[in-house]
Amino acid sequence: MLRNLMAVTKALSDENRVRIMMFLSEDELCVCQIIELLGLAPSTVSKHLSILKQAELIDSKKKGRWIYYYLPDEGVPEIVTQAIEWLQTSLNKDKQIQGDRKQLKKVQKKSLEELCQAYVNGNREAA
Amino acid sequence: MLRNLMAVTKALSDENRVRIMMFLSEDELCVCQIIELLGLAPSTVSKHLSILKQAELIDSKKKGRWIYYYLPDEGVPEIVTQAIEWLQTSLNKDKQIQGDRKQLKKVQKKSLEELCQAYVNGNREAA
DNA sequence: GCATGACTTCGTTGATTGGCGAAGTATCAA
DNA sequence: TTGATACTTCGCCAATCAACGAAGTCATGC
Repeated sequence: MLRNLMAVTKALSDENRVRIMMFLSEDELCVCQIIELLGLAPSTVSKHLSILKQAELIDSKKKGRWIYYYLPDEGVPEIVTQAIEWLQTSLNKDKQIQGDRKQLKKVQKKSLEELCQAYVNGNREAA
Repeated sequence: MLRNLMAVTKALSDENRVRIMMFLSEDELCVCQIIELLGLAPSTVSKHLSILKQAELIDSKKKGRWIYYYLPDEGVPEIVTQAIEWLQTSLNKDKQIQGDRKQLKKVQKKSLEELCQAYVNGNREAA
């Protein structure tokens, strides 16, 4: 139990991972959307997601060529559900999180094909 | 708010600091007692305590030559009280924490003078 | 099959962090 | 006042960690 709790607190001790949790509180998202939202390298985001998943704070499912991450719905230890509720109630009115939500809405308007190729092309064009 | 929350999650991302929180859930303690309980150097314990206090997870008061640390009783942000409740309900039945509580009872039977000189002499004799 | 694209894994690097001892501060006792 | 004690601060070291790019895996579409 202490092991599980430490996995949760360590997972939540990084700001980008907390932001991911709040993004997923709004809706399930595929990795390329999260990459766009955080503005980090794909490998970095993937690492963050694996740490959150290890702590059972998020779950994932494969749909075609995309992998969707989402908050666990049930069958998850109480430690985890309480931690998620704590996050949500604590950060609901936070300025940065509200800004993140606005950006999320913009990102969700783009199609996935447009979005995912965008970050690749974007990097190339920027170089 | 995100700042406060990150301070809390970072503070709780270390196992020794979580153990301190659970010790203080039992009773207020002075630093030398916590040093004895964790088996760490005084400077290390002091650092842990300052990190927890920075996050408002604990408070302190001076009594004579000893400084007592304790869980905050009131006037503390909801983020903090919820985090403490989460810790306590999650770890109440944890094996390691239960062992810690047994050790705490032993330590509490010693007088402070005996205890605090003990760790200094202990270190010297061990060398 | 064979690209292409989405994501993960691996290896490296710079920054953060937990640990310690030594030195500093403050309180108590003689 | 002087020494001892409780705790903190400082400086250092080893270990951990976030970030990245490159290479690997896996599914889709031509």
